[in-house]
Amino acid sequence: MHVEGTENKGERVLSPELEFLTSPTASCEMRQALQTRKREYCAGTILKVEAEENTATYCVLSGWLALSKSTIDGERQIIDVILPGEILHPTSADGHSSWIQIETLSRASLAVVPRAEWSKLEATDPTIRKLEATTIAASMSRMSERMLRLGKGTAESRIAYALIELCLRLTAIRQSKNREYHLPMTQKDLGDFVGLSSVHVCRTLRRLNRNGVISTMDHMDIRIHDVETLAHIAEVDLDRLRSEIISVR
Amino acid sequence: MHVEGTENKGERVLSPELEFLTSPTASCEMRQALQTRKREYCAGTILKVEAEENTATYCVLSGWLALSKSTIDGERQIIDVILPGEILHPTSADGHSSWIQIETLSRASLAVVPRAEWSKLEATDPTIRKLEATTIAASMSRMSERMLRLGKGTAESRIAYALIELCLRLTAIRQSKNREYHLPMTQKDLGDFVGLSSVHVCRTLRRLNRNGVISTMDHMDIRIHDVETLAHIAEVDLDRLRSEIISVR
DNA sequence: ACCCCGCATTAACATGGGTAAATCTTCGGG
DNA sequence: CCCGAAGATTTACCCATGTTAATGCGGGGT
Repeated sequence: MHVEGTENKGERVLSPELEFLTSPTASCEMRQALQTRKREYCAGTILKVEAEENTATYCVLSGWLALSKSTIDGERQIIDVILPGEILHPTSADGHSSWIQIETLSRASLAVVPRAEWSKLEATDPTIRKLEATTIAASMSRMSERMLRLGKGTAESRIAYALIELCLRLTAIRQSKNREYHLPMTQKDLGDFVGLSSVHVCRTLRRLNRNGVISTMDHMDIRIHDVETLAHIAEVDLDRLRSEIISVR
Repeated sequence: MHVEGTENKGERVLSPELEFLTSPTASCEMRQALQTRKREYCAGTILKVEAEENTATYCVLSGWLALSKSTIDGERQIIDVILPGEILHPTSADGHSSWIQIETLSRASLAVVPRAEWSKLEATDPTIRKLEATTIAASMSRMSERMLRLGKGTAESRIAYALIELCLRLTAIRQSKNREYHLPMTQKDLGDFVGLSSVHVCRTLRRLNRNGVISTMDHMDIRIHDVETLAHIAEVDLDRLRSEIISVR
């Protein structure tokens, strides 16, 4: 993977990291903590395996993460994709292990904050709690939309939905303009995300291409030409989806 | 729907409501609030439609809830099932609408607590926050396990997983003994939960029956005879699943 | 310039699960 | 006791998607 999610065609105005750090929700302590705990990872790094010991909180400063689960025979399902500015608590109900595998889809910089420190931050800055709650709500909302299509949708609607969801989220953090963005995933990854084989992802993308709804250029540069149609295929109401999925800052 | 989830074959020792109220996590204020806000609903009531205005928090005192999303053409996907003792925040990222439809699967008694009051409770009783966090972690964990099977599993493994998940959760709140419980759902409901048609649910259940893994008696009374095999079909490690999915109290 | 290698693309074929429709069972009501 | 409704079961048939495998293609290393 040769591309960096944050270098999306050079049309970004503000570094997402900067944006996150300077957002009104971030207190002074917060900024400092994020700075101190900041780490860089290259694309394809597995940060945490399912059920591995974990109590830390992850803040994505730049780059994309994939959360996944796998079956015994090695089939992977991507449960969610995490974008810059989002917060991740991978600790499961038992309080000390991770409920998902975490991996980087692109080069990424994260702040990994140990539990004790995170609690302290929460205590000093009440807005962090709100940010967390919103992040969780957004994530659940996204997951359920995907589950709906996983259970009841056609291949086309699953892919259309995924493309739209990512477009909305990227636009909100200014990493996409004009409904155009780079997807730091292979077709196999996209298939693992929407529950299709890579072959069928290819078929479906090509069909959308031929119909002029989207176009894909070298290794997953997406451009949505006809949002209306795409939204119709995905069976979504754009405005409603946006309000359910995007954290208000 | 003529059955009441909480009247599971008369083998319950403690009413779940009582259990919840008397759990060590519940403060005096909490108990009082739950008592005041308590409401009864009969089976099949739709409490909240998708995208409907909502800011309240729901505490399930007894009975089962289903959270669902639907496509435009009326196909329903059950996103999660909520059991007694669990807490539900249906408010989406925009802060004022619900991200799912909420309906009762059995007769149920709930405490519906308005946002302001809930915040106050959170402030007085720090353990509530912990309980909430655990509930959320458990719910995400469950959802991802289901997504994995929705995306990559066979019909058998989806159903086996659902049966095991519910068995573990019910056992934890003492609403099941000896791996035997009543499922207050039709086969159609179960299909909407695991992403299968009711016909195929039937086929699959009958196969599990014939193989002696489980037996189903009148209208969805489940009994798991051979957990090992069922767990194998579901591709789960029982102990790990339990620790990820069950809130520690 | 050449070779690899990982990924996308395409085609041919196989199948799990959906759909439709008929039949059976249970249960509540008159 | 009979009837009607709702759900479970079964059968026959069909199709969306998976699988396998061959082919193309672009980029990086030597």
